[in-house]
Amino acid sequence: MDAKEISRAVIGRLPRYFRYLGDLKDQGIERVSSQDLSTIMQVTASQIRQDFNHFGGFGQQGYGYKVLYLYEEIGKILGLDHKHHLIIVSAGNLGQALGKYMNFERRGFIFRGIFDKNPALYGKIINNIAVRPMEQIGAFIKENNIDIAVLTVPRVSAVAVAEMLVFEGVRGIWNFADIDLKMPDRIQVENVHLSDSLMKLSYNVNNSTGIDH
Amino acid sequence: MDAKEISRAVIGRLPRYFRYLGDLKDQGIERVSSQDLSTIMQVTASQIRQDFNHFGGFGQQGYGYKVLYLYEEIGKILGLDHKHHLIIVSAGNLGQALGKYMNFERRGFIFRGIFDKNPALYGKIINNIAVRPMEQIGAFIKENNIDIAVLTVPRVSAVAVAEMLVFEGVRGIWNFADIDLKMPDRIQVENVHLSDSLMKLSYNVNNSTGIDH
DNA sequence: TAGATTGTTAATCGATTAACAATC
DNA sequence: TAGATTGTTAATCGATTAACAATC
Repeated sequence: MDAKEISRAVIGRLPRYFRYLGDLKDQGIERVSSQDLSTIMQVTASQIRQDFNHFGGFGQQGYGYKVLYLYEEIGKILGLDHKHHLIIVSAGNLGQALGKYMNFERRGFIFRGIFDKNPALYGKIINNIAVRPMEQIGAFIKENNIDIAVLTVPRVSAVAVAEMLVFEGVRGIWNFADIDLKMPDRIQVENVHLSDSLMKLSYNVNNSTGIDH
Repeated sequence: MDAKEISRAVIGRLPRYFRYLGDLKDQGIERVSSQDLSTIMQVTASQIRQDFNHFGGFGQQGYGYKVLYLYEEIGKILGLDHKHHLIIVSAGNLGQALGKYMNFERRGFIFRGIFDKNPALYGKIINNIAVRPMEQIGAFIKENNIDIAVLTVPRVSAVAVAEMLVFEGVRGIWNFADIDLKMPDRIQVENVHLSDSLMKLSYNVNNSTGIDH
């Protein structure tokens, strides 16, 4: 509940903690100190302790943190213990690839449907799910309690499609369209912006000396 | 040259400026003030002026900024006026989708090759480029002056493949594998981490009240 | 010239790091 | 108990915002 005021910076680091703790868990390591984590994750031990303490004490003084417990608690904070029903909107190259590749089930997301307006794609099977016509999307969202939509439509239709999805009841949008969606506050939007990411790489490659330091 | 010490936060905002300026340009708008941009981009005018001034004065007092000029200058800062030769490493779902979908040419990236270790994929055409066997990659990088690799291999092979790519002469890695690559400083790595992004969305959907405010 | 808007300095805010007392 | 390491407060650092003089 009070998790509401946690800063964006802290939230942004949680998935990375979760990933490293998952690795430690898989290696059978039971216990970890902020100092150990600091070394493997290349962040300060201080930051690690501060971050965890936003959510209450997960550790024991003189001992450290229990890996499995910490892993599970961070998973809960991230909401991975809840099931999210998800659809992919537009079955183009990227939509299809995400459907096949993402392994949504692993993290509590249930891939329920994929939609496109191109009739040539209707019925095509993507990861056991047949592509459905766009017209069916409203009814589908309501009948199947869909809360998250993966938006892979082209930039020009992104705003209209996003608004339609929200109107039909979706609560979160994972947006791959290269545009900023302005949605009501109650709707969560997570932008991927692949082009922006590639431009940052371009900047860094162009401005690096090519020399290690 | 002195662009070297520009903070990560500023660089991270440049692609977004570039995108909005491109839109203004396409609308035929010639002139924009930091105040105008502030309104459409939802950031402070002060931040906009500070950001641009890291690179020297692009504006004119009393007038504002010339859209086309500013757009081109930011493009240059991002290195988009240089050509980058790029390969995609592993032609799985995501690799193929990126090859078809990304429109690399638009931003100065030249898609030169795509590689996989699966013989069933050899010769398959992705956006006019045939999939090549992984064994040819070293020679190909040198012969074709490849500087950027898009890494879409599975997590388990990511580190080994990345090291091989760097050994063969690649300078930048656009990394989609769900792992942190530790590369020499001279190598630029831009991580996408799709899972992390989806987990953040999960957090936000779970912690939102569902009420606008 | 007067008005507008930048470039830039100074003030504020927030996030990170350091330090250490609490305690397992 | 002594040693280790957290939880938490205080200090520092950096980034954002405000303010205004410079100037087109």
